[in-house]
Amino acid sequence: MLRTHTCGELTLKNAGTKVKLSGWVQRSRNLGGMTFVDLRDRYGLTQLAFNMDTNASLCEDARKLGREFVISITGTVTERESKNLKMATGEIEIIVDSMQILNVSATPPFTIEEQTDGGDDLRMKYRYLDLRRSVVRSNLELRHRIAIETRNFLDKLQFLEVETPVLIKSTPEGARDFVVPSRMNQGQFYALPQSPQTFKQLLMVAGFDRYYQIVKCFRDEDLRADRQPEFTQIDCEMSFVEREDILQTFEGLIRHLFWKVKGIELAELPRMTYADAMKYYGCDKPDTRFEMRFIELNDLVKHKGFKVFDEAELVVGICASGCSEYTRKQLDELTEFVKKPQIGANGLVYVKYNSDGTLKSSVDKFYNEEELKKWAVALDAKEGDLLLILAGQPDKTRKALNELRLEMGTRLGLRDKNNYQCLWVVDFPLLEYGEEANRWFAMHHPFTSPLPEDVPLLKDNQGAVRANAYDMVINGVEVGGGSIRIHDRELQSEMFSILGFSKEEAQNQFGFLMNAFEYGAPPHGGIAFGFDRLCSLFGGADGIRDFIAFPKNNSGRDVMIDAPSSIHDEQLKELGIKVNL
RNA sequence: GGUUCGGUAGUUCAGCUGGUUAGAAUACAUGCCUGUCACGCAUGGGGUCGCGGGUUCGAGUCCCGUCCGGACCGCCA
Repeated sequence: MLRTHTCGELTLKNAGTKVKLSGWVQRSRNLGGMTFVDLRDRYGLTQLAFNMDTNASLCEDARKLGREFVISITGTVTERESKNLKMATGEIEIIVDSMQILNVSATPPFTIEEQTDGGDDLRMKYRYLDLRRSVVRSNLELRHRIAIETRNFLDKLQFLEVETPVLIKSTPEGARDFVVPSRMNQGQFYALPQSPQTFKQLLMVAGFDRYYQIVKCFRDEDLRADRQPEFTQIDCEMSFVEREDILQTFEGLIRHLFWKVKGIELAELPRMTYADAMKYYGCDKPDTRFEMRFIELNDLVKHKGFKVFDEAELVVGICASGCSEYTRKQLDELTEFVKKPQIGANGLVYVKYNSDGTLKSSVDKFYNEEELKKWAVALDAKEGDLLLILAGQPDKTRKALNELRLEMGTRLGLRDKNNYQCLWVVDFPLLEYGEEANRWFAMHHPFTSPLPEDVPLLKDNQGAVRANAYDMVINGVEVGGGSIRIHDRELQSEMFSILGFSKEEAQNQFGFLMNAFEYGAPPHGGIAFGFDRLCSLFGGADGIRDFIAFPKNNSGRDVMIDAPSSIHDEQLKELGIKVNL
């Protein structure tokens, strides 16, 4: 037996007990006459004490231990002479009477502590060492907790976890597929699923009624801090439901998770239409931890000789509370911010509503105080506030003001990681027009049902058709999305035809699904949650990488195993593939 | 595909307008130290300044290219 206890569990209650512990040497402190070693395992740290007076040769051995040596010791749990209340086990130490070195370790390239000195690149290269750090480990423990609670909740509601295939068929819509060559079918390729969408719908046709799966999905697109090429979804589907049933069920899931994992009792989730989200926040996933809503000022600003506003299709502003004291430098910074190419505004108009009641703006040449006051009233500004106004083409301007709003939220400390504001965004457009391809694209995916009352518009006003779709948004992060699906063969083929598929193409790509719909498909709908994002949100982090045991870097590489890599000519030959580089 | 920031000791970084032998902290090694817990003190080793080219009497520093990494835009049904 290599241990009787873990390094996290011994306390004063165990004083006097003979124990055997095993773990890694976190750090040792050699004081001359005595040496202390912090022994670490997954469960915690325990201090080992060695004394020259009582056992000189053992103490000599302890002095030679290096960081990350794996050792096993026996000894007696003893109350410490000087306690460390910062540690869970800080009231005791082990007076060691024997020690065995189970394995030595090279000096690690970075410190294995909560605040490591290692950069991201190095941590990823030695991820197995990085994972020894308690912060990263606790992220994965959190992930485990969320997965367990998800399964508990869904299991109670009769959801069945069913595995769907990973080697499937490439489809032209949506994200790029990762592709796997088939040796047995030369010249042909599998695709890895972007989501189990069609399979879960087929499970509904098969009468499974309630399905879920915590499942890896794959998209061959460029990455971000919160986007990995392989990622995990909580994928769900239900039969004989309307939108309300889905929203209730999965609002229940998210409340269950917040309660069980974070101890937070969530209020009922508000709902916002896509149209309102765009109008008031310029974004389909608004961060509702703070207000700072958009107010359109078109009616108040026109025809005073300010060309920028006169020529703009949209003039829209926000009110930053308590910012009227912003200096020239700070205002210039904000102007620079909105003019960055990623944001793309041409300029920024500000109005300071000073605490003495006067108004000072960057457009005083064109507007007098009385007029500025009207803007302030429209924006619901008080004395001491700052109005920030952008103008231009509506979509671009809203997008830019959204970025500015988030930036101001951050500057004003309104985006507290421990404040969770969740909502449903509903009534997304079903279709969006692709200018280059000159055709309609499904905003969500081609199986999304239109709102029943909008079905007639499919004929001649496609852009106005709203989808029976919904996203769950938490703190400005889209954590999940889904829809009621089309279960009617006629409607489904009408959708394909609007999306520019010929009958043959539709049959070729999705024939299996359309055929299945011939055999009694129940009304159904579902949702998928981005599991990694949910974990990082619960963990209060920005990126998802530290909630994935072995993530990929920005360019899709695993720097630890050095993948992707080239393969041998023989492998290529077997696959019937030639590399053209 | 684009924008932007970075690459200097094992690690995290500093290094000004181009100018003597490239520094700090930490890690590592050695010695001292009996209550430390980021122990302390002393000493020491450790560098092809990512790579290639250019400008210059002289380049870590300026210019061009390239590779690598981070953030973002496009993209992500």
